[in-house]
Amino acid sequence: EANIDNMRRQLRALGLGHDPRRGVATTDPSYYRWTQWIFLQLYKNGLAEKKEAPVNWCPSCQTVLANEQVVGGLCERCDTPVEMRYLSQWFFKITNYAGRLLENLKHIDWSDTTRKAQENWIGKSEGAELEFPIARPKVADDRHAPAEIQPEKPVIRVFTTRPDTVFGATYMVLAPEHPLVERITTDERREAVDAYRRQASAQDLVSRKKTDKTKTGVDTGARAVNPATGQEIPVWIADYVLMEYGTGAIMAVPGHDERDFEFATQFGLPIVRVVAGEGDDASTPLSEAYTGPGKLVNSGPFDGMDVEESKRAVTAWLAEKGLAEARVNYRLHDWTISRQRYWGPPIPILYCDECGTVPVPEDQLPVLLPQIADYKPDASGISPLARHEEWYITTCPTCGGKARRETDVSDTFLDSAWYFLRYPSAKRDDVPFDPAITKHWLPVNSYIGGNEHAVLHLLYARFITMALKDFGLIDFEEPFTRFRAHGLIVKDGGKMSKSKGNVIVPDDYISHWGADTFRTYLMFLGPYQEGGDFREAGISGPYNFINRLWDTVLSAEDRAMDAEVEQKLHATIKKVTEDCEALSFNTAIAAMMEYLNAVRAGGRAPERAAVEPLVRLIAPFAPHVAEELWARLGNADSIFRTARWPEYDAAKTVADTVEFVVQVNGKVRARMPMSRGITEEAARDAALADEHVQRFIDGKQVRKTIFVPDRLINLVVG
RNA sequence: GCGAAAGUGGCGGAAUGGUAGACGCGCCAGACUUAGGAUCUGGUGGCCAAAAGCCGUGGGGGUUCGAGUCCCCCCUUUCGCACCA
Repeated sequence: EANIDNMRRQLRALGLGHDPRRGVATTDPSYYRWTQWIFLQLYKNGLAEKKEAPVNWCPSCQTVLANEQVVGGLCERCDTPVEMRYLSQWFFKITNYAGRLLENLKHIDWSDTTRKAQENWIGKSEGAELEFPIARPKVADDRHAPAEIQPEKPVIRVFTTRPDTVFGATYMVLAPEHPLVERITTDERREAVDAYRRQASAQDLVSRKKTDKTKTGVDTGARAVNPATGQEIPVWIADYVLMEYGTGAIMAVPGHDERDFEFATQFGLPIVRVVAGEGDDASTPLSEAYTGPGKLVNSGPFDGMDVEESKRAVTAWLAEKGLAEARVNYRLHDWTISRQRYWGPPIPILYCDECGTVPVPEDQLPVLLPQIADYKPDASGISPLARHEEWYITTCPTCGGKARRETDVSDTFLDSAWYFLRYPSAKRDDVPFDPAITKHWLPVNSYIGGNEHAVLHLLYARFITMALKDFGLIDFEEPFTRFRAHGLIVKDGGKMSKSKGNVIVPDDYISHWGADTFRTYLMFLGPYQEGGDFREAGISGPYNFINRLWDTVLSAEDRAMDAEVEQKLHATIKKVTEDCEALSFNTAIAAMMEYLNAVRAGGRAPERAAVEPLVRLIAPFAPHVAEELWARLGNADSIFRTARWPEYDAAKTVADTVEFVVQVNGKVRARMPMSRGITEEAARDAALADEHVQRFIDGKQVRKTIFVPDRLINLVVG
């Protein structure tokens, strides 16, 4: 709360226009009560489920992390290498929405970089799921056994984007964690397999996912049947196959996949060519994997067929035998929301011996976070709340018996995934968001944020919004109609960070230069969407500008405006208006500086009518100075309350006289003032009359004339 | 490897295919001054003593009357994703 107060003080000192009555704090029960309510809506609609799964574990933060919170194998918060653990966690089924999250990206007005980042993250691949029956060792296949004891079908399912190359699948690889490994490993291979699996599980994700290391793996002794060729092929395990993508198993086609080629070469596994590129035939040897276009070879009935065409054909052929299915696979994973930490909304779920998993009834929310002294997490994988029986033992709302509370809390990103719905309704304590208010204010029509949230907050917020729409709770499915990523301000050549000591503390700059200078400088230092370099030296520009503005406005006189100034005023209003709409704040400020210079030119006291609109234009950038000047100009009410944004007259934005450019063969040879609207003929005559221009025409014939009205004439000679 | 963005003076950066370098910082000169890290005025891409002129937007080609801008190839930087089958 002390930090929140400090930030609010800073935002206020900067003069940002927030409504303090509508603030929300996600840590406050009056807010997280509704975060828990959101969880329950997802639970009721089958989008929240608890399951055992490999999850990312940060040994330093001592909690589980969502995939989106692991950056390059490191914890997003503390940069510790993340480990894989098998834990029972609550997941939100964001993957159900993968297709829609991807599809909608085409229609929303978002920064391209952000859109692309989400597109890549969702990672759609089209291909097929194929079945490779296990030939050896024999694994029980009793389809009539009760479901709970029926063993998995004795097949290995793989996902591939290249079903066309199935004839070249000479071996298979399972992820070391694949559940089938236990059952298919032969006795003589068990020791080696177990050793490899132990080694793989001990490895952190950074070293595990290094792509430059040499491939490792071991044979399980099992043999599967290639559904296309009918041949028996060996089944290996190797850590280059990841459990979390596809089915955790691959058919290896060393002839046409670089990784498989490397692996096969290393372990002496057979390599078969099944695609022939330009100039190759079925027997052309492969010195590396061939991944280009071509025709199928060594592929039975499909020989000679084009690669692209055969993807569908081979899938269809195998599908007829019940061994394949066309499939779209996404890289996106379900969102792990369980966190083994103290701070966070307790997940509103109870476990009852009689009734099983029971959601906390909505009228019993919030499930309050208890005050405890030992709130720090530990390596156990269990939340600090799990140490407090007095808190987690409770009564089942269904049967009245004894029940345990879920002791994990939810991810902070869930808090922020719906806050925009809460803002306008913040004063309502009986509903999470009022339908009428929501209809009036949402969706957010302009959202500006950091690109670092592209696959975190921005993705989660879209998912939650889509889900709430499907539950009939809101009537839109995209939360932010327009999104623009602001750039990053770097200082001393690097991103600001506390450890580097290059953090910009607004308080220091506000006390030294004033909030208006600080704000104006931040908007002026570079294109808003690209960020820029924060340089101490650059601040004096906006500082001088605001000082000059002050002096100029206060020295203004009541008299008729000079025609040239008036034209410049209208042009400036137009430019500032348009630039602000396009978030081109740096050029908007430059235009105002230019205008101020024009107003001051000649050393005469400026016209009041020339400076009053400028005060209004600068107000979004320098609100304090603008407000004060507005009052000193004799206006009784706040500039932000009653003063309208200045309007311009398009006809007055242009000058009567234009500086006309004369080119000869595309090179500028003269500049001459001409009246606006001059005809091509008149311009041509004036240009030809110019002595300097004549020198370059040099007696040659003018073959062609290019005329751009009010700008330029180009005489082509030769 | 895939995807995206970007390469322009000493610096930050401007330029609907039509005057490259707006605006600002810095620098130079001058004015006012006891003083100047204040303020004001003027200048400031390179070559050239200067004018005229020529050159100039990462490199190389191309399209065009005309290219920083469009097309092709290449180089560099930054960011995101990455053994994704």
